[in-house]
Amino acid sequence: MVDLPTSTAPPSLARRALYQDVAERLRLQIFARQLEPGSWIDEMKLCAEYGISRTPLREALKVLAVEGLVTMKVRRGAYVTEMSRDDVEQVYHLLALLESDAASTVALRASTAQREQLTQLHARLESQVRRRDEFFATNEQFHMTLLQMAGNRWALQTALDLRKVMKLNRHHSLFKRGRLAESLAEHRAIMQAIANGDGAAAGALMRAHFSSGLEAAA
Amino acid sequence: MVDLPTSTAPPSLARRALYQDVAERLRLQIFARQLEPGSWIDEMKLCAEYGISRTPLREALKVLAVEGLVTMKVRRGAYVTEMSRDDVEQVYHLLALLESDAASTVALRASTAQREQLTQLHARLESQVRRRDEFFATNEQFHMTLLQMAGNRWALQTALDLRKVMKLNRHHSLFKRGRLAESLAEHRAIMQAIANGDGAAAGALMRAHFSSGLEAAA
DNA sequence: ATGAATAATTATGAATTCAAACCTCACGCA
DNA sequence: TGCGTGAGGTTTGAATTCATAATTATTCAT
Repeated sequence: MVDLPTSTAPPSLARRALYQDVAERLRLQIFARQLEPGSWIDEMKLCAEYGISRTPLREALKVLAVEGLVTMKVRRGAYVTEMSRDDVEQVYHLLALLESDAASTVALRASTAQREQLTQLHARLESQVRRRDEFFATNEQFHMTLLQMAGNRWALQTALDLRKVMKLNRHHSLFKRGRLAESLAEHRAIMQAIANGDGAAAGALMRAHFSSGLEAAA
Repeated sequence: MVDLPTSTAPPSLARRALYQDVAERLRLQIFARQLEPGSWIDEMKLCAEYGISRTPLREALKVLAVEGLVTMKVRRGAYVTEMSRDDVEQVYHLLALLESDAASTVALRASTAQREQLTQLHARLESQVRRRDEFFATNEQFHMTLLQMAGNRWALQTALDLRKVMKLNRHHSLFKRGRLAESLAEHRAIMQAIANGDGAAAGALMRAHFSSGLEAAA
């Protein structure tokens, strides 16, 4: 499934550093729960699995530690971070703050092309009510596109990092029965506010969207 | 209760990892402009200067890269990040968002002990109008204490990181003539709103505080 | 003399080696 | 039996070594 860098690896094509590839691979394993929250990370085992030495792996672990996905203990190693109920609430709150602000900005300042792009994304979301995984992906894309359109690259990066740690949380709200349709309805309202150019409403609706998301994740 | 086994004196106190010390040292050198924004970082020179090998230095650089203080180019090395005017505005905006939210929360929910602590910090600030460096430090402490009291550790960490990159910016608003007294007046108003338990006012005043700070930094 | 091509040097990326802390577990003693 | 102790193996932290891309210096042709 994942192509191993043994046979067909033109070295010059690798414009990303190895430690970044390793970091991404670790993230995927963490999100897939192949590395479980709370469990210690076995460096040598992963090195063997990835076919690399410890140096790039350890560099990648330090990157993930800054992102909050793993926690490092001196002379003990790294373990996958566990999100407490409090953590989930706090991250939700932060994301709500960032994204409601972004929604306001977009409602007030987006170009017609951008509004069109959002409309298309939303339409795709509407069509995916019955496919949870696709809905999940498009939903994330919608939220990130909104942030991107708001034009604050630091806010975007922060939100990306926060969404990463959110994926540590097993009980995602969209898994709850009926939550998907509910979420869609909230999105519809947000889209309406954006279409109306109503920044305050868009922000408020986005905050509400996160509130009910958090409630569903309880 | 736990004065136990190893009879010899405990050689290892809660030691931090070397790469973290190196990261902190690098940050200080960057803030002090001994490492200038835009300039490439000479690994071997720093290794000699710090008396360490390249391994922990490179790990530290990767940490700083995630924080945004340095930028890494594959096969080229790392250079100190340069903040554009846009970056400064965006980071200010984000900090305003985080801290105004924190101010609201504190105004609504702080304990008497916490309010007392803030009052004391503010009093110290008032007494330091004539000492820019001390004012600077206490000001930062005030803002971070507020964030801490709001009780969202993810928001706190985010704000800490953002304040780090803000220090890359040479033109700090508090350096402007008269800005210091102005800032103090704004703080006074914020303190009043917190004392009144007026969350909305505290938030609005904190936003205004950042707005005028950004304007002064123009 | 200028500029392209190539050789030499230097710096980075990654693997390997070395040192030391930590954990396990068997042993000894009250 | 229970707990403190210490030896040995394991794992982490950091230095060193090795490979290669990038840069600088040099040569040669026009």
